[in-house]
Amino acid sequence: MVTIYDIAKECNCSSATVSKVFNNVGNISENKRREVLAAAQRMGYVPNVTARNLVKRRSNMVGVLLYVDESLGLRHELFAEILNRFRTEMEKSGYEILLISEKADQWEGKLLDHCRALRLDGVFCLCCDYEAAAVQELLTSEIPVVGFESPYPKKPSIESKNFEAGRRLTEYLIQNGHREIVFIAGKDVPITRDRIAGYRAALDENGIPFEEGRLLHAGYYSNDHGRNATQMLLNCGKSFTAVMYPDDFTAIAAYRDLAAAGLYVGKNISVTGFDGVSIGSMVSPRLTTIRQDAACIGVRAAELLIGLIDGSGIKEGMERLDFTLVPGESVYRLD
Amino acid sequence: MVTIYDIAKECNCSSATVSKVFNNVGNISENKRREVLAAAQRMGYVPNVTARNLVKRRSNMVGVLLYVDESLGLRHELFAEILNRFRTEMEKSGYEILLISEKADQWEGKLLDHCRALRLDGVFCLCCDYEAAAVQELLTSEIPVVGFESPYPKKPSIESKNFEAGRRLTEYLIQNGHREIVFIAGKDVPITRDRIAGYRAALDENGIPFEEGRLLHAGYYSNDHGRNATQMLLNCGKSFTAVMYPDDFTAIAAYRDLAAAGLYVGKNISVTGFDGVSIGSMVSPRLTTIRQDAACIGVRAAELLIGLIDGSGIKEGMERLDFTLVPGESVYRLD
DNA sequence: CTGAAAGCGCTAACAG
DNA sequence: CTGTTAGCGCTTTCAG
Repeated sequence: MVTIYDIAKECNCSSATVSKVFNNVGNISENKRREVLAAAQRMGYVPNVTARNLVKRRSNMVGVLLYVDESLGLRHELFAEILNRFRTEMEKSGYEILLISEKADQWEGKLLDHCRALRLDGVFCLCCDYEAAAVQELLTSEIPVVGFESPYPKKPSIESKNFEAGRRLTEYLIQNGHREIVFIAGKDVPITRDRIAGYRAALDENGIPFEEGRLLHAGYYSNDHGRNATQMLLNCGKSFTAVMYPDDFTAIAAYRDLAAAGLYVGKNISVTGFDGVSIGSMVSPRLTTIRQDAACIGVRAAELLIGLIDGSGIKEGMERLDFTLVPGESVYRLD
Repeated sequence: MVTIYDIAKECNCSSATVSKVFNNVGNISENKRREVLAAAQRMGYVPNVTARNLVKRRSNMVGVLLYVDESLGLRHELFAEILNRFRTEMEKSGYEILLISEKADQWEGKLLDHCRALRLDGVFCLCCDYEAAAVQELLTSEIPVVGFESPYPKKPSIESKNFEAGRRLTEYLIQNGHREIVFIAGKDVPITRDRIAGYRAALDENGIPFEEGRLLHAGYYSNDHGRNATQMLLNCGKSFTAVMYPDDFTAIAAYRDLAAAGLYVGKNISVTGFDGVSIGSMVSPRLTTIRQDAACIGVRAAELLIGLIDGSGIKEGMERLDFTLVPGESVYRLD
């Protein structure tokens, strides 16, 4: 591998001069500049970022924390898309993206040290278990971190306006004549509570009494394709004409199970999802859902992280992003 | 940041001794060993991998080349899953995973230099345009590379047994009484040609004449949700009772469009997909498809790459992996 | 405008 | 068993 010393020798100058040329610093005569650049080109010089990073004491690399899971993490289009936008945004600022697995048990408090050892400039907690000790250690460390749907308020984080989303979706159902609305909520995390609060607010605002029995609890993106969720629904002992599922996949999977019980989505049962994954508009009936703005989330996460790294941005606080209600055919008008 | 020198001072020994302790090399007395470890612990020492990498002349990092695309890349469950398995496998051997975007136009021949500058130990071309000059440059370079569905024979690569898959799927339709089978093939790349060859072989073997008009060409995972593919189908001027779509998403999206034309999947039209994404078994009718073994692909890619890096593995050649025919309800029996 | 020199933090012979 | 020494390749004062 050719180094700046090789080039220096070739150009009868010092390595310092060569270095300056590549970094556009100091005053280098246009002649020397050209000469060095030409030599570098000719000799096939490739800078060694490792060496540069060592002296600069930074890696120009940010980590993205992601579950290793059968049904979650990258496999979910929402996260994949957020990551997509995040990385293109980070790349614009010259950062590399390193994948970090959250293998909760294996880290044993080593997650933070791992990030430190790599001298990561920052970390984006995209999809992780915020309850895990290793993750909390990271969140409370000196490392710049931004989170998605993070419950930790001392670092910048992003999420959709889940309260409003829950309310908007419920309202939409009510506007379509539904009053017996079951909400199958996801895992009990802050965003879920927000959505539930929104659901209740909408009921309240429309004079519909909240029934404990119509609020069910399931997981998100359950491995059983939401079968349990639907099972719970059918056994809930309450009448209902509409069901809000915790996420699109669970909702779509429910089409089948509901039909098996004589409930035909969009005909005699209304169903909604959450997230707005692309498959929702491909299936029949098209799924009515809340589309989270993945692009915006990814970009904003990048902006926040960069701001945090260079100290120019906000230091903490939650930022709630807008969403879109996507009307589909899975909600029928009940008159 | 505390360095090995700080620890050395604390323990009245040299940095070399400390280094040896952390690397488990040389002969260090158990006493010194414990002392160093204790001091490191107490002082909060975290090794600097950058420095280590500089002297070791390697990064312990491999890149994963991925499109930045609306509908492809990470957003596709198959690739996401392959990446998932790949990274867990690579992590077992201590490698970090770096995401590399294939922004074809932007690299302008800089992809290879980018990898070199980062001193990547290897690259996995998971989802990229093998026609792109930048990618070809990488494939023909000195950098260890393994590809997925790569056409380049001089580096190890993996793909499913596409010829057999195409044949098997066609056979399955024939076994179900279909003889007028349209194959909407994906983008014209080697694996597509293999599938087509398999399709033709199955027809041949069953005495069914191949009709040019029943072989259509579309893209994979088209952005229009496969609308064009189905449009082509309806306009192909040939009779048909079964359609093989290029991938699951396109197939699932077709359910709607076919129904709009009076063709009800699993009733009076048979449809198949390709890949075996999870949504295929959630929709109704369940999609009959070829499931690619994503787990195996990811793991094998990791093994091949590691073997290539440390010189212990094969240097080139294609490896074709087994697949599974997943019978669904989207194929009806034609008697 | 250019260069000498001192590191960044760690590893790897080679002596002792 | 431990330490000395010489780098890895690059950046960055500080003189000149």
